Amino acid sequence: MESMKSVKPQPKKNLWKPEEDLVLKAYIEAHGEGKWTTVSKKSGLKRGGKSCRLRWKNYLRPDIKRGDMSQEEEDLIIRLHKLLGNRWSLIAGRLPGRTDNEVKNHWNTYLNKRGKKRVIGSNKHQESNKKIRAGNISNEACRPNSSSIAETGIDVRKEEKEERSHMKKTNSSMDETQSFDSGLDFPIVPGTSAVFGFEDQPFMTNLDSFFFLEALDSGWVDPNSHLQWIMP
DNA sequence: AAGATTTACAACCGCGAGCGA
DNA sequence: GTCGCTCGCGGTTGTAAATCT
Repeated sequence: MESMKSVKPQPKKNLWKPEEDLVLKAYIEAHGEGKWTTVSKKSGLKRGGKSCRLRWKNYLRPDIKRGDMSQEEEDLIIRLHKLLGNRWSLIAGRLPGRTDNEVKNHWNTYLNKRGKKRVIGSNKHQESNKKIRAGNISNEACRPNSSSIAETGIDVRKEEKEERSHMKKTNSSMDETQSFDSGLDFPIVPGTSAVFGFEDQPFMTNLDSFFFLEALDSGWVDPNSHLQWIMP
């Protein structure tokens, strides 16, 4: 037991180095995507296929759009999350250049907290934090947790910890989705011509997500107007 | 100045689906 | 039918950096 105290634990995360990125990128550009176990073996990288795939998909792909989420993108994420729940790959599929991991992180970092605070439509926190990280400003407004506790009396971080432990116990992500009020300030209801109805729960718990996305693609649903159904 | 706290994000893990042998 | 392999997804955790005390 005492030896555990004296030995500094090795970092569990193995961050990708720029050289590794170059190797992976070069290999995939030469041989194409897929066969990730082969990539990890033949590229010479001491990484598993899974790790290579993740790195390429979330970071190295040329069509990745990095940087701040636009207001439109945030709104779309909020709406799609309300409809689809935590199906990040489906949500990311509607956001060109964004990955499921990025959408998921963004939700957990900004939108989920905002939802809890019932403040929708403000991007100030995100912008301020980016500036702070860039070393541009110093502002207490960029510390949402401190301010949120002061304003609302709710410790969001504490809530999140409790929520995490609850999630582990129940092992049900969709439960969270159903109980979580995203804080939308508009009702997501079908238009008058719609043939669907639903209770106060994620839309897609009762419908196939792909059907919805097909509808989105075909223009039956307008994602920019409170998700009204526009039946042909 | 130093340690504690907070934040965003990259990366890992476990599970399940798909597919060919 | 089932076994093994690969891949993709969602949840979770670790790390770096900024800020606070």
